[in-house]
This record gives sequence, structure tokens and C-alpha cells, in this order.
Amino acid sequence: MNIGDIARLTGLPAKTIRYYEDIGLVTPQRSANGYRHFRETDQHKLLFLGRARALGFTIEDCRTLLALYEDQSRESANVKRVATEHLNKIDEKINQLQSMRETLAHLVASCAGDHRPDCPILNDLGQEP
Amino acid sequence: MNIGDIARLTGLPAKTIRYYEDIGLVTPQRSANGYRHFRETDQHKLLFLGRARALGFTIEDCRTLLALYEDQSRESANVKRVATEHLNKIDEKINQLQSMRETLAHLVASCAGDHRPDCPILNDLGQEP
DNA sequence: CCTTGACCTTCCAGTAACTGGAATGCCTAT
DNA sequence: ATAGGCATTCCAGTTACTGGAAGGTCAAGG
Repeated sequence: MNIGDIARLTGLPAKTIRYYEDIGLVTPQRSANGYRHFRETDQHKLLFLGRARALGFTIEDCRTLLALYEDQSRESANVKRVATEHLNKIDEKINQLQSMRETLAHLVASCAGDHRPDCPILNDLGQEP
Repeated sequence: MNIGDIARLTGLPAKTIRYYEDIGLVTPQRSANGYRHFRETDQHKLLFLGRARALGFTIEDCRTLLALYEDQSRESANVKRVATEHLNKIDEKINQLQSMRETLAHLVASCAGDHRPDCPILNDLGQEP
């Protein structure tokens, strides 16, 4: 399978797949014409990566998870640790965003949004009463 | 005031302030020795920027907001539009993160996290039953 | 007068994870 | 032969900084 086929199959852009090869996440073979040749194991890895990325894992986490995935003698504790840390980071981000959201929602609600210049949003940012 | 003073005052790292000058958000004067010299209006702007950034506005949004802030004949509708769009983006992000969070939390909960290799997290990522 | 330390300056490179585009090569069909 | 639709590499750009190197300035102390 060429890169276009695998891209369709995995849902990943060809560019991204090339990038993943660049950083050593997959190592497709090469055909005589220099085209990348993807096999089932590559497809498997790419699907794995796509799902892990969709859960927000960083590339480095993905690298770690992929290694664990391929290691038959792994300890699930290691996987769980990576996932738990990631979960905590997600929670942090959600909290941050929610606090922004709250402030912002108040400001937006209090702004008339008309042709006049008075604006509680700018007043708040400029910290003037 | 030199950059160190203004950094302390605004809570922004000196590096960041230099960067803001680079991209034209502030334009402090220069003393004879080449040091940046910050006046009250600069301080004001930097505080404004710090607060806007803390609410998650992009630099370009900040540029727009700053321009509106300084424009006495602005229409608050324009401010509100920027803020509302940003609010929507925040909501999107929160939703994304929460959906990740949910999936991930289930996976983490179902993983024993012990010395054995069996791992529902990896099974899910590898999409094997 | 010289040195020390705390400032300040500029410039270059790196971060994360791609994405876009240019220049070029290959393959298949008409 | 040529047109299209693939593929290749390489370079640059994105966001908002951050770190570090190499060097200039200033005030205080010996």
C-alpha cells in the first residue's frame, strides 16, 4: 500500500504519516521506485497512533504507549501511569478553561454590543471602574 | 522604568515584554544608553495584555482589543464580537477535552495497573477485543 | 581605578505537531 | 507523447514564547 491508500485507511493525512516516519514512529519499507510501502503492522501502528492522538496524548506519550503495546512483557501499571498523568493534565486544562469561560461569559453578558463605545469588557481588561 | 521594573510591576517576564515590542504591541522609548524606557501608558498596555492573555485571547485578538481600547469612537459591538467568538472557541475546547476525559477516565478505571501485561487501555488503542 | 554583580542589549535556536508549498519524479491511460 | 494523479524531498511557517550566548552599562565597594 502506498501512502495515499494508508492515509485513506487510517484517516491520517499523508503529511502526518511522513512526519511520523521522520520522528521514528513508523518505519515503512520502500518500493523499488522509492515510494513508501506500508504493511499491516504499519497500518496497525498508525491506527493506534491516531486513536492515541485523538485522546490527546502527546507524541512522546504515543511513543511510550506504542513501545508498551509491542512489549509482551509490559506491566499494565506503566500504561496506567501514563494515562493517569495525561488524565490529570486534561483535568487541569479543563479547569483553566472553565475559569476563563466563566469570567468571559460574565463580561460578554454585560456588554451591550451596540454602536456605543462603552464596554465593560474593555473596562475590565483596562481595570478601570 | 527599565524592563526589570515593569516586568515586576506587570508580572510579565522581561522576555515576553521584549517579544511584545518585537511584534508591535508596545513601543517603549529608549534611554540614551539603549535601555528600554517604559512610561505609564506602556505599563497600562502591558497590564491590559496580561489580563487579555490570561483570558486566553490570542495575540492577534489582543492586538484588536488593544486597538479598540484606544479607539474612543469604537463600537462595543466589535469588542463583544471578538469576545463572543473567543468564548465559543473556549466552549469547543472544553467539550473536546471533556469527551477525551470521559473516554480516558473509563479506560484508566478499567486498567488493573499491576505487574501483568493485560491492559484495557492498550486493547482499546489497538482496537482488539 | 578596577572589579564585581546586577542589570541591560541583540541575536539565534528551540518548543509541538504538524501544514503548505515548491520543485521534481513516477505511473497509467489515452 | 502527454496529461493526470500519484509520489518524493526539502524548506518555511504556524503560536507565543523561552533559553542561552556574547556582550554593553551602571552603581557600589575595595
